[in-house]
Amino acid sequence: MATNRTSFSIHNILNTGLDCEKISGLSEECAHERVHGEREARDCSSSSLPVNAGAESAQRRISSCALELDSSSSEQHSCEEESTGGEDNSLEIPHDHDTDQQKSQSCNFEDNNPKSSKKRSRAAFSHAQVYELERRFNLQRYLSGPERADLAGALKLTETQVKIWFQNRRYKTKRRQMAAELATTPTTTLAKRVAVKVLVRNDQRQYNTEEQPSPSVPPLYQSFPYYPYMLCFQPWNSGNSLSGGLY
DNA sequence: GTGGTCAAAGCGGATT
DNA sequence: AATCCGCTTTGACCAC
Repeated sequence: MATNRTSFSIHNILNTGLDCEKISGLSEECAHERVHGEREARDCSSSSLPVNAGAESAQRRISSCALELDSSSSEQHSCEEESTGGEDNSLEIPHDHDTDQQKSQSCNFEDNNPKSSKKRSRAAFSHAQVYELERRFNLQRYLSGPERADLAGALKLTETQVKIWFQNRRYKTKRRQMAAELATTPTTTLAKRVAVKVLVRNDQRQYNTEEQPSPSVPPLYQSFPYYPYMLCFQPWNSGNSLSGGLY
């Protein structure tokens, strides 16, 4: 495992770098997150709405529009497992009274009887948390144990949450890349039609005797440059840092 | 109502 | 045996 750690200050990011556009190197998913943020900002800006009417869902996600530092909606989900403590966290996450409802909402299924009430929580990470996760993901796609612990502590998340997030994120990237490659791949290479000359029809020879029936049947590899199941495989091109595993 | 997205759980395989 | 991973499925949420 890689032990070199990239030093970064979450303060810097959270205070100055919340705008995805200002940071180069972030993936398109960051833009996606930005869309989310814009949408939520839009929802929040339209404060004419009563807090309860429809804004409940917006609150459930992240209610801090002015500064997306409020990760209180997600730190509570650490109730499921070990707490990283995080006394040295540079990320100050105030305990918001709004999240008490979310706490009970997301954690009640595990407190009492995990089997009877099989309700799963749907933790919505704050923009700050997602931003930092995304930023870290762009730096390295795999985290070592200490790195994960550091990041989890800094973001007030559990190590499991960070681990799962990275797993999902890796697979999400892979899916999108495969979809993009599939979209750019000409359909002719996927299912190629080969014009075959009819040699015999109704027991009638369809070619002249001097015209040799072409023995040069296109080889299988030629008509099918790729096995169909090869589409399932990654190209493993090193152009991007996809295969930057730290195994 | 439907489809998409996301976090989390579950499963099997690989590695140590 | 423990841990992590990729991948799939599940459940909650949201937009249309």
